Amino acid sequence: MPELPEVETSRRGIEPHLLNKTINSIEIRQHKLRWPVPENLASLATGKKIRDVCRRAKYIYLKLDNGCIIIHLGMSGSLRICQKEMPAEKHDHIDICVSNIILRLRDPRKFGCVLWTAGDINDHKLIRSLGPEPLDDLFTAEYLHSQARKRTCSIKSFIMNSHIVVGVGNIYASESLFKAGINPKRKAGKVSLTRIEKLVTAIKTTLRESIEQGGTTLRDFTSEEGKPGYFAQRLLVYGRAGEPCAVCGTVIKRVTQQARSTFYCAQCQR
DNA sequence: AAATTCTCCTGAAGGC
DNA sequence: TGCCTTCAGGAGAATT
Repeated sequence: MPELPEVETSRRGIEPHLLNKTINSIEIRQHKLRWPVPENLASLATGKKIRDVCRRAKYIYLKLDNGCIIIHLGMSGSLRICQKEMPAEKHDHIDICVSNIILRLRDPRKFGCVLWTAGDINDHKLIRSLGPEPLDDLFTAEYLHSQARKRTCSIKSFIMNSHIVVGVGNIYASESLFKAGINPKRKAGKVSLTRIEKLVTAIKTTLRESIEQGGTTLRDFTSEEGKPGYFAQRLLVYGRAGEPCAVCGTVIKRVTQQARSTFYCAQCQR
């Protein structure tokens, strides 16, 4: 399940293969993703040079002279760099062919998307209302604390809200709250500035560490070369219900919040 | 406005 | 062995 570190790992992996290359063709085998893949995507992008390979939140976009191809990996999406003769397998929905290689999107669950925007990426409907990047200097404890004021939702769903801050998915939310010693069920507005400071630091360090490890592979994530990420072995609470807490030995709990699993240590997290 | 629920989809895992 | 059920989950849309 790609979260920000996995998306960034993918972006870094594909970038050197694509930068300043011309798109020769695009093959769409499956239009039915989260939103329909634009019918005219190939005609818009063919012959255009890829000027940049960027990420905003969990979106990757290829910047061309006349617009951007926006890609989201959803739950089960992955990007691979393939040789031209490599046949497409099941769930390989889209090929973007560039010089002698193919950027291939595979997405068994079809929660991802491939879209086009002719305008400024930051004006796009899906991008414009997003909160700050977690690794950006704009994401500070003061910012998060001011946003949390009067909020009654849980601190976990608060940090997973992409209008507040992007890129904190289910895994890293649990991990960051553990590191910060905050109970996931606590109301967002009831967390002190001091503890919000710990949380912001925890979010940044957790995401940075995971990017260094090439992301977390739980089920189907692999890099553009098909390699798994190694952060999973560093997870402290996620997926560890029933196991002892690494810090205090108390059995780690699993609860459901907003129909998502949350893992935490009731002793360490208050 | 804020918070919660619904929805898309398929593979994996567990039960019998 | 194999069929059936349940679950996971990003995030926008719909609903309360």
